[in-house]
Amino acid sequence: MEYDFRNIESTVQARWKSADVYRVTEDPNRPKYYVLDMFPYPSGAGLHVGHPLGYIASDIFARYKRQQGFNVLHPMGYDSFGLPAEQYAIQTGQHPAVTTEANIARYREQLEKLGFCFDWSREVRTSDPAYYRWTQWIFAQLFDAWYDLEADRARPISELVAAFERNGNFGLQAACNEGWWKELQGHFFGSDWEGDFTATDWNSMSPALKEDVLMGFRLAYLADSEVNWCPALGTVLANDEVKDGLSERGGHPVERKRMRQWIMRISAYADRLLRGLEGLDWTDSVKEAQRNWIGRSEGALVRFPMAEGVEGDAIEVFTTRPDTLFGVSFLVLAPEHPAVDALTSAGQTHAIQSYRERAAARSERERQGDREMTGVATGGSVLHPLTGDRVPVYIADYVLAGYGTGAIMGVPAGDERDHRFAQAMGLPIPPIFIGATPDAACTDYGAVLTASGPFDGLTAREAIPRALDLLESAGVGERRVQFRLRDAVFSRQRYWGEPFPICYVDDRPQVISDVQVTLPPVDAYLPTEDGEPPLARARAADWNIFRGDRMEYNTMPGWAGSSWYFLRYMDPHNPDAFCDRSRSDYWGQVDLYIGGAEHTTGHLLYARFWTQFLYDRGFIGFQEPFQRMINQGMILGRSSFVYRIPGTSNFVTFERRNEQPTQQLHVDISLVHNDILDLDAFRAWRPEFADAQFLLNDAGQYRCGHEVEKMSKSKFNVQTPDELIARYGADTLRCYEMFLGPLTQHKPWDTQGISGVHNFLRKFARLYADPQDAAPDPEALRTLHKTIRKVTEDLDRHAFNTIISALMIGVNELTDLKVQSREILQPMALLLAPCAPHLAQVLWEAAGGTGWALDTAWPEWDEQWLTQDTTEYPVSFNGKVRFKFAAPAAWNAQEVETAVRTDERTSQQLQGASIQKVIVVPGRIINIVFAGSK
RNA sequence: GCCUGGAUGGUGGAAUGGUAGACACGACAGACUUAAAAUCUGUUGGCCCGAACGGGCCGUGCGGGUUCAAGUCCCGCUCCGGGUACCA
Repeated sequence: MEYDFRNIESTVQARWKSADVYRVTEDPNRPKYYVLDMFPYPSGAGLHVGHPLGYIASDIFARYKRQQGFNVLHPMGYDSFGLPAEQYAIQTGQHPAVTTEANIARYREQLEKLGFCFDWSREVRTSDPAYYRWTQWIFAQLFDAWYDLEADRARPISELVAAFERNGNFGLQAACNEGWWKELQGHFFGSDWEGDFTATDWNSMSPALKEDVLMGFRLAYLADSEVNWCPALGTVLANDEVKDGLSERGGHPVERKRMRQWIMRISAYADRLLRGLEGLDWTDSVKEAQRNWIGRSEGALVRFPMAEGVEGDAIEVFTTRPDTLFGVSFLVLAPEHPAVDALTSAGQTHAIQSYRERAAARSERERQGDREMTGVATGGSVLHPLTGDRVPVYIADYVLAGYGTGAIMGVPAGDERDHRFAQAMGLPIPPIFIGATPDAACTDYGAVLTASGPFDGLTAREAIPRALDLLESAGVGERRVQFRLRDAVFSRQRYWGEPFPICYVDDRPQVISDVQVTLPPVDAYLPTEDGEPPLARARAADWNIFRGDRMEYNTMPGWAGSSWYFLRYMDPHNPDAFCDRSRSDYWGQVDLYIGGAEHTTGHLLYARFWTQFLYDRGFIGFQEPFQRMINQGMILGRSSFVYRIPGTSNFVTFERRNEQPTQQLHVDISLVHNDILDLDAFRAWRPEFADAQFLLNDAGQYRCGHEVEKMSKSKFNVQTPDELIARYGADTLRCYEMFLGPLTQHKPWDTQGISGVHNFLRKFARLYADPQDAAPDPEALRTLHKTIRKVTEDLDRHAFNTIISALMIGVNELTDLKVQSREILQPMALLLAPCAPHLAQVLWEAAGGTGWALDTAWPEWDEQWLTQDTTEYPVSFNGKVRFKFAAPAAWNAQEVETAVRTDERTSQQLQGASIQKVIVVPGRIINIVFAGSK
């Protein structure tokens, strides 16, 4: 049977399509399995060979599970809101929806050619109004919810209102904004107000004030906050969209700015997001990255009262080392700390003022790498809560306003940074550890304390719980768990994103729930002259709905739509709900999630947050979206180089490039085969090379140099799947991408090996030249069952690369045995089906199989052909150790003898030892079990 | 700094503590060809003995250890990749 892959693949694909074989429906009688890929952003460049890597692996696994009898959900869609389409729109005026549509069409075409078993009837697009309607709905649910810390779950805001009406806020534990009560204080209550209100207070509030109070509790809330503002992009960015003070996309500078924004109270879920990680089958590194991002630390809140003569409340600091309290020699506040003004003495006003200005002007980037300690004394002091000593207060930018209380206690003997600060400022370093040098901080928890009052003679570990007790009984502090995770800014000043279902009346937001708010047409996609988002350009008449004084002009960030898409696949066309509960109960969690590791913090954290919220509100029945996750590695490009003699059109072959000065130039990899340059194609490539001359190697060829780099257009090393499919077929590409190496590993793309995989498929096909109804011989059966076992085991442990090797060995052995028996050929075709589905279908039929290979049960191996003998054997020693044993029936041998050479010492031990059991396969001792050993 | 993952032939990579280098690429040799391509066969970690059949020694980044047996387990390093940070 010839391997005419073009014909095979187009025919088989057409048959699958007309039979609609990939459509899946909920079937309570069959076990489900959910295999999900991280859906792509459809960029204008189309797919390169790196994109399908994860899709191929998930497709192979989905097909395997299907053959095992599972009802497999394996969908695909597009994360189709995003910046590139909008940037393109700004440049060309082309509506992003049009560009996006064209890009999706191209992606779809490329994906279909690869023969994936996606159920395209379930495709979702985040930019489709029928989809983002439900993104808006989830936002509205978050707006309409608060977090009950006692019950540890989200509840509807109406229940909070009911509680206020009954008891005011007495005894209520709810997640709310930092300093929220302070704001209310100025708003409504007297300045001596303690933070509680009664039912009577609540009931006497105006509706507007009630709204303002509730805003502080909502899970999606409006607040002024310091945001990362990127002037070049005209938008705010989340913390994880900023790298080194530059925007992740585009690399533009980012500055701090205070703006009124929609914010998600993800911090309320910090502890649950942390605990939920324990049960997940993710790699330790991804879990650890999430843990670091959430950043839980246990410690104490300690209050330092103002020294006499200074107005204001005590300064609160957060510390993880309350045991070092007696080593405090100063306090440091973030430059933005609200108490700075009160503490600043007349003489320091100017210095403080200029330091604050400098700190505000310095971008994050400038602070980076700058390890030098700077700071200014406020001139004011606070009192040590235990000793009553005066403690001077400084400001410094190594203390961050956004973490803890924005203030720290300085313990130079016990903290690296405090030590450096004390040295830079010439502050005392009270020794509080026995035997510690004053030249460095001692951060060892096992160090013994001294000069620390009641903690003398204790190690840090022992003293911390006592310190906490002491603080609490003295009423100057309490235990506190602090998280690094901040609430997530949810507004973007962009056009191409989900519009909020929100309008404003008297500057207060109102949810629009009776009609869907869709994106209105605008005449330009830029922000307006006065810095309003592009949506402010929409004329009132253009909105499908215009309510209140104005609409919300911001749109949602990219992660909104991707935080719940895996749920929509379960019920993609439901007009009445984001996903019917019966559907999500059937499909449940994603069993296997495959995607890049670059989303470890952002996407995964947000998706887990929304899933837990939807669970709290009873809309779904599970708390974690992705049970098992595999992160595929990046495929790097292999760039080719030519070597030009500078200033000439002469090019030197790789071997002789060092004979004279040469200049290395990227050359398009399509002009190079196995490192040999196609000279005519090179001359035709660019006009400037038309009359190129070449200095060749001894073989008369021009050899190019190469290097492994990220794939990029400018390096001419992008390999699209299309040309490889045209040349070798989709099955070859699928197998080759798996064969390249472990899925999770970064690896260079190198087409040199692809012919080996292609030959393997041809050899596979040739086996099916003349299938017979003959009884197979034992050797063939051994090969078959060995292959079944290896392929099955590799699939079960997601070792996609060695599957192909196992099949190659199987095919080579069967070819040598000239196997024609259908009894062997049929199951072999089924083993090939997940990896090379088109060819497998044709071979399955050639061997007399009926129906779809992809729906035929996965073969099982029979141990009788593989058994290893593990009974006891006589042992004799005559220079070598010889073992005789009876061969298993399947080997067609009566008795097998094997000899083992050993070193002197081992031989002696073997001679004298009493051997209980020897495990042997032909020619090989697997295990010798001595009597009495374990 | 911290957290992670890794280091095996010319190359990509195999190897539940049990013949290290499977499988593949590349290279070399041979067969078939007028020739090339394609295909097929053989050799291919290093060193050494042997005319040959064959045989020996050394080898998984480095140094120790556990074990009859270590690429694999333990301790201590070196180098490379990824993530992350004045987080109190």
